[in-house]
Amino acid sequence: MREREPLSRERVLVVAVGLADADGIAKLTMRRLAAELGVEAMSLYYHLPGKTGLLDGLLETVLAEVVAATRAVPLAGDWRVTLRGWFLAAREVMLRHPWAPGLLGPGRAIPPSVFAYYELILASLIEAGFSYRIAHRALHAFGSMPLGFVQETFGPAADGDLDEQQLAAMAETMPHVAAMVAAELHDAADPTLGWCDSGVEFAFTLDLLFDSLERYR
Amino acid sequence: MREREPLSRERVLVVAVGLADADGIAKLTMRRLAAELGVEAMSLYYHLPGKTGLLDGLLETVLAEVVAATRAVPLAGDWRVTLRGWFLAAREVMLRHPWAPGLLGPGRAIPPSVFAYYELILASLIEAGFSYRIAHRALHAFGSMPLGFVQETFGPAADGDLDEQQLAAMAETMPHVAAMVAAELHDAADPTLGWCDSGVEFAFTLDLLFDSLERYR
DNA sequence: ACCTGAACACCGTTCAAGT
DNA sequence: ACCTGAACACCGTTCAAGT
Repeated sequence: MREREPLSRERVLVVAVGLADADGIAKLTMRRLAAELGVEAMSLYYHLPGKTGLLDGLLETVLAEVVAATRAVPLAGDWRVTLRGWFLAAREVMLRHPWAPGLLGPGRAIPPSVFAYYELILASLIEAGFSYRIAHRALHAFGSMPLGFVQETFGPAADGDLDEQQLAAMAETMPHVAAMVAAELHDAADPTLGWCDSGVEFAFTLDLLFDSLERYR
Repeated sequence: MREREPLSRERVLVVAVGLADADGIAKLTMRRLAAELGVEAMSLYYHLPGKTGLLDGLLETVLAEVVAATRAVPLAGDWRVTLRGWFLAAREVMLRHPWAPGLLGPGRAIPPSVFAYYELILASLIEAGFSYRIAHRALHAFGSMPLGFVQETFGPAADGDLDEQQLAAMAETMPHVAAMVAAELHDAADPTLGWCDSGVEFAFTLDLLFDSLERYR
């Protein structure tokens, strides 16, 4: 990729996000990123404070995308409908950048804009009649769901390819797991793929939390 | 550290867990691990299939610790009490290995023993009277909480050091956040530290999920 | 102000070789 | 069977130097 416009922090970050989306975050090195920009690796250090600064910038870029997507969602009368809409919009962004949740965590700086975003969520809780105490606990309970980040324990590969034979073997040592898989496979329209629709589960989990919180209002 | 007993996969993993606990997972390299074992880096390859295999083994070791801790928790009459006890026990293990949640995720193999552990959880849900459908959704909703893994959006540093001046500045652009912090600081016994007790929040979130699920039983 | 070349200290990993 | 030495391809980063 030959590029002719001059470098800038923003342009570096946009290209870096694209590279991470395409090949994964592990393949994103200073040298490869520089090559993609038609430049030497050391040039990046003029615009970014090293690899850590690059990763901070990537998180910042994705979270800005989350905030923008959230602002595009209209307010609803019910606080639950509003928040569900916001969080699902965030999840749509996350699906385009599956490497982003891994960046969240200790050692990574949270961009200041995110606090304004949490102000928005908090405001809608307070306006809905919650105390600061419960609103605070709600934020903890939501965890990273407002940012669209989910921690799935098992990847899609875990349940993707199960045939009759494996199911039978499972039935002996893990009867309940086997029965659950069998029951869900029977119900699903497509028996081999996607019986764990994580979007549906994401919304369902939100509603579980919302419904319990509603009683604290 | 001079070590004299012969190498083995298990001994390598035990020392690796200790190294990760002490210095973080980023500092855990094949060369440093080998040095800690009093051996050359290449020797590790006889016992483990490379760095990826090492990380798989680390996750395996931690999850085995979770399963062991869970089995030590006695069953209760109420399904909610049982599961809460199990998940909190898992969280205790996680606190000793804060790098472990970062290992969970795409690309990492889930050790087979974990499926037997989920069988346990699923069994207690079914016995409590849930359908397979709802039990399945419950497992999704719990996410990685059964393994004690939490995705905290903001690290402890984010709210650790806020003085009066910063609070006042926050009040203008983020009135609700500032009011919440002020209210919670007033209530807390120690005003500067630990006003976000993540153990309490972990249990609270579990109860929110449990209480909503109870209505589907 | 912006970019580069050469060099340094570190990775994970291979492969043939030692005992 | 178990461990090693040398070598390779790759990192992030420094520093003085170019324009």
